[in-house]
Amino acid sequence: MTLPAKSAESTGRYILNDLRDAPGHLMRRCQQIAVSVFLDECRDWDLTPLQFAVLVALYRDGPEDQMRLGGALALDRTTIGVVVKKLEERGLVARSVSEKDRRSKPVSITADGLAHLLDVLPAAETAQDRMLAPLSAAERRQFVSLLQKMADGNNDESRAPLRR
Amino acid sequence: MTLPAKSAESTGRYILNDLRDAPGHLMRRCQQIAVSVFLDECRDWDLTPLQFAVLVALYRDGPEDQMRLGGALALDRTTIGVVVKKLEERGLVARSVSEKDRRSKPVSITADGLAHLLDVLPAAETAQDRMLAPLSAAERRQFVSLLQKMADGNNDESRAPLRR
DNA sequence: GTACTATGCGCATAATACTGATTAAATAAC
DNA sequence: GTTATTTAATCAGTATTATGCGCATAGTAC
Repeated sequence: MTLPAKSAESTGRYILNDLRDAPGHLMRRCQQIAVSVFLDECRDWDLTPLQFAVLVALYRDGPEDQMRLGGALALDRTTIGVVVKKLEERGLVARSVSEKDRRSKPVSITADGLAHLLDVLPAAETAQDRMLAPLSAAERRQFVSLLQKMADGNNDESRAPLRR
Repeated sequence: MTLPAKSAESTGRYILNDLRDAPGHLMRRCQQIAVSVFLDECRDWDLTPLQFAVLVALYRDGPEDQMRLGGALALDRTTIGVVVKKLEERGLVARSVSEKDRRSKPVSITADGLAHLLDVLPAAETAQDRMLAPLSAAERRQFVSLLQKMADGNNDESRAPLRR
């Protein structure tokens, strides 16, 4: 048995060992790649990952006001507002004013939005597979499981926690 | 032994099963959390993750032009330019014009920048630990290893690949 | 030497993310 | 019933990451 190489795990120091192996830095690169792959795979439909996520959420759970929509996707109020505005300008979603609460503006997916969503779904699915391509099937399961554990365990650390 | 629950891994469909378990979505949340934890831990020094990364890179590898600096951190030319500009305005780095190649503006860390970096290092290290807190020691090793494998395996998918 | 190509950097714009402030409306406290 | 608090949404400002365009300089081909 050989001695383990000097590493962040053995030294307990991620940054001075090599910044490029620090979790925060690796997470940024992986997120960069995930967005890049998604945009490339879905370029024919001109949808960003978040615009796509909003359409999926509305399709699955029906009309919701912006706060609930943002909570379901872990987006803060400003971001969900901008994303919905963009989708509204393209006619993929519609906003109305609630009768019960006139502060609230429930968002719903339009017929155009639904058609667009069903059209882009296969490409979005392909994008998920493409970003995991370097990992084996077993590693993909581990990776997704660890991502979930980190995201859920740190949910309250985020300024925009998930609220189901 | 019980049957596995219906999941993205068993169906091969991440999005229709539950968008919130899709790799791309989880990656965005984890990145959100990583940035949030870093900013919180290092708030007394007013440094973003990338500003910090640039200081570390200059400290470790000495003065470099912007293109090489960006390549070492997987940042595109515009991003590295903006980050360096911010640091320059605060006097933490300095830019000069190269004698050999007058297109190039080598960046170096200043005395102030070095002092700032050494001061913030412990907090930045703590941030790395905090974002991994939900994971056990073994899981952290797995997680970092899988992040590295994904980032390296997809390096060419990124518009700003790592160039060492 | 001129022309072509590559490189380093900058500007403009856009999407995503967070903060703080504001407006307006609903709800709770008294 | 008036006041206080909370909530939904917007706006202004800043930061990260990306694209596209353009300029100036450097290197190469002929």
